[in-house]
Amino acid sequence: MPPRHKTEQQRQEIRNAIIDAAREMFIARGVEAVTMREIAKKVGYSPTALYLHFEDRDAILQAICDTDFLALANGMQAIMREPDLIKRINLLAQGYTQFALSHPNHYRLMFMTPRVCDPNASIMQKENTEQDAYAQLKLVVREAFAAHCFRPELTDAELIAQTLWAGIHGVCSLQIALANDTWVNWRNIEQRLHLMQQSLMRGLLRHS
Amino acid sequence: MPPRHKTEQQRQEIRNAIIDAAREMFIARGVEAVTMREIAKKVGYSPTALYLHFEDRDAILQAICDTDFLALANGMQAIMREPDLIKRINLLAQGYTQFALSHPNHYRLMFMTPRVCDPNASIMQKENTEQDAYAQLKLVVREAFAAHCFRPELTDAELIAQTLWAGIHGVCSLQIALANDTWVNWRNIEQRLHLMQQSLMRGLLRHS
DNA sequence: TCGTTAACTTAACGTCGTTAAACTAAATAA
DNA sequence: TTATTTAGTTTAACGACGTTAAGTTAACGA
Repeated sequence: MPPRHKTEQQRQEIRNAIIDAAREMFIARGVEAVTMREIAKKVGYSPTALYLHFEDRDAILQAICDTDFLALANGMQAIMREPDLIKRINLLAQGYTQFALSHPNHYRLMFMTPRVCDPNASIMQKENTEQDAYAQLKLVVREAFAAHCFRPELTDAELIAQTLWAGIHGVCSLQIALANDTWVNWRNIEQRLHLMQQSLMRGLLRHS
Repeated sequence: MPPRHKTEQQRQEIRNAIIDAAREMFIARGVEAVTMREIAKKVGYSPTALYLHFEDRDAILQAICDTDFLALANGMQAIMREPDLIKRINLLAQGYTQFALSHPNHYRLMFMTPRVCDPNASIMQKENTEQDAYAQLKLVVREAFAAHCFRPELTDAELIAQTLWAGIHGVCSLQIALANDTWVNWRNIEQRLHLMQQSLMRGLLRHS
């Protein structure tokens, strides 16, 4: 195997190949299945070669996470064109749930696992609406707040956004973590999501 | 070291010693810190001796879980004496949150991690109100349902219970997973919990 | 042409969960 | 009492893991 000096682009391609290989294993078999040795085998390198492109295993997982935050935000962006504010919030909730349930392993890594959270490690841009689904939610909620949609005693739009997020996240994360649990006689996820949306909105909105 | 035949009670004591040692490490340093070798060192046995009392590492974690489900249910039981139904629901939510935030590692293992879920592996008794916090929530909600506290179009008490749980769980689990995340400008956990309770109840209850 | 350096591999360390085999002392059977 | 079974435990080992150190090879700059 002849080593060649690589251009920055070629290095980026290798990085992407590593991420893609890791993601594939990750989607199919979860975090623990993502091992340096198996990634290496998949991309045709020795395990140690991965360390030339990523600091350690966590950095690879972080990279997977990053691209999936983008994917989530991307999915939300189409919804943001909906003109009706309330409808838009509801659509966001449904889109978010759809992402969560169709990418449970990603969702776990993104929102159900305590972060190492070295903010500098991430390429993501906070408050950039195109890259941040939470920023999009905040945006709608602030608009609705400005339009006096919410009950008058509610004075903090960001608190409202966080509560909406927590409600939907609660439904999604319980589904991911405990859906197969015989302990609870779970109702349909659709019913649970719907009642959560309906109740929260009724509790938060000004008009019934 | 002289091996002696042990009574069933002595065996149980060893089991408990193992669980206690494991729990101690678990509370301080999380799941990954619970290694067979370190547990063994703590209880004064060789690592392999643990397999005489537990099938594998997961069984030890499961045992930790079980006793903590009991602890949670136990904490709820005092609250169940509150006569006012609505107040009781709110107190349950607060008690639950208090447990979650003061035992984050336990909470993660119990409610934020997909289960292996061999129902026979657990000693817990489903529907036994004294051992099952969810059964307690169901009980109050059913009572409130029978007393026509909820909006008339809501016809499924268990669905209501699951929605309430999901809402509170959403607040707790986001706090545990992402509180240190600089990404979100988090409001106080008290504010978030309060708005969640208030909104959900307003959205679910018949009168205002 | 000759070092330097980038790219990569092999070998190894120390960790982990877990299994197989050996050992030891008590309980039981003769 | 003595021989044998058996419960309790340990030592040794396997195969995996993430990661580091040291080596190898080929292209590049001088």
